[in-house]
Amino acid sequence: MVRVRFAPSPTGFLHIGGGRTALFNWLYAQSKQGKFILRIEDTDKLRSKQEYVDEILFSLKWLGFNWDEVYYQSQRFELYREYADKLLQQGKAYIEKNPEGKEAVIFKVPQQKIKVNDLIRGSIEFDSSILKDQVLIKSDGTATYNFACVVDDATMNITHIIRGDDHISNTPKQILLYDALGFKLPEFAHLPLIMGMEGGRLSKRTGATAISDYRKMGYLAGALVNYLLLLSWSPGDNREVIDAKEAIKLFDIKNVNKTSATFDLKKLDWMNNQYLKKEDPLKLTEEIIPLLAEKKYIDKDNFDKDYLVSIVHLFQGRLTTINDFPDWADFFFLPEIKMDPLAKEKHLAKDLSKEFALFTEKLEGLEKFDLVSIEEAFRGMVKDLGIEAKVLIHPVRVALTGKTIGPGLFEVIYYLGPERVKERLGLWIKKE
RNA sequence: GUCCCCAUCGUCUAGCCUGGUCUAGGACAAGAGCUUUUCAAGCUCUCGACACCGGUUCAAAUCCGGUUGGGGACACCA
Repeated sequence: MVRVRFAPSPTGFLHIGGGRTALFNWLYAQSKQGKFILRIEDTDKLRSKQEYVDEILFSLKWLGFNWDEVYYQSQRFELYREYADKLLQQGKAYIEKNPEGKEAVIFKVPQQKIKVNDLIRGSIEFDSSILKDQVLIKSDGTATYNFACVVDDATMNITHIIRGDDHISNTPKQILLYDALGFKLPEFAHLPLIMGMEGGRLSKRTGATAISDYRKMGYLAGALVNYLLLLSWSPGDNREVIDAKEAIKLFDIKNVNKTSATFDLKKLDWMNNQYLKKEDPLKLTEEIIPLLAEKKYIDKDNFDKDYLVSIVHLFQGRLTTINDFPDWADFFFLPEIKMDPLAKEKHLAKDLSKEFALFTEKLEGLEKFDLVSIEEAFRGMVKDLGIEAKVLIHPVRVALTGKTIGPGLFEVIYYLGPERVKERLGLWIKKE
């Protein structure tokens, strides 16, 4: 039975890199019908915070990575102490007193060559002579990272350790501890790191680093996961858009790249748009409702949901993030539209009173106010006027929406409804 | 400084293991154009890479060595 774990330390928000590590662990567990275990590494009492634990759990769920078991290292101190005592008794560790007289347990590093067979990188060799003796239990009584990690991974029966590249140099230290404690060695797989656009690790200077930041920016969890998946893995057949469910079937840890990847927001944007296009309008609407409520564009306890779903559907294919929606679709919610001055200058500088009045008249004369009738009325009118459709389409769009871009004009007219259309066109009709 | 990892278009990658099918394929970005309804949507096209040197071989992006470059790790942090 495959058992993998994701072991974040709650000293900050869940990072993009952490999210990616969680993804590959989760994927591996799913593909092998194994267990995905979550372990909160909160041995650093000073830096660990409950709010970070909460945020990490929330983000993990948001990404869709559900865990089978969860452990907290802070509740396992006695276990680490027990194993440290064992090493002490066997003479594999010794006690050292610090200046204040407090005792720490130190591991005596044996001299030997250490060979790791990494599932992604192949064989890696180390010589333990480069290693200093390792602290196991700090003088405050808590376990160090490498020690707690080994004791936990072994006692939790973790079979595969999938983690970031930055842990490669911890691996020989840990292997020595596995040997000393008589534990069976797990398999190791080290994922390449994600880099920022300017080289070096992804950092706040390069852009947002927390998973929750991307949620707040309006990215869909599925799109983020898909994007992260493409960083160092490929489903083959020139495929790019692939959801987690399907990736489970195709995933093989051996096909994970060795090269570090640069995080490219532009491609994430594109990916998000791909997901937005195919997302169920109702589900999308549920995500958008809070954004509109926040801007007071709707009263979240009293609004026409079916109508909103239609509006969302109108826009979803052109959005980059869901956060774009309130700004792009504001004219459907505001009693008075926000006019883009450049749009006004370009399309409404000329007096179109006659044309707007005529179109208003045509619309009022319609038997049925539906898409087909609206378009027919408009097309018929421009034909009678002997002008090109686009000469009038753009000014009407600007008058109705305040923008030069948006969904098709006839859809806009249809969903705006006859009253609002008449009112907004009326503003541009000069009285004699 | 020491140790370790990595190296295909600007970016993500396919190909590399099992050398010839690669004048290196796809995607994002960028640029150009089309779409007699806009574009941040769609379609078409263009630009653009095997880091370098040497070796092995009839043949190297693919195998080997080195150089250079990038990254990571060297805490009583995790």
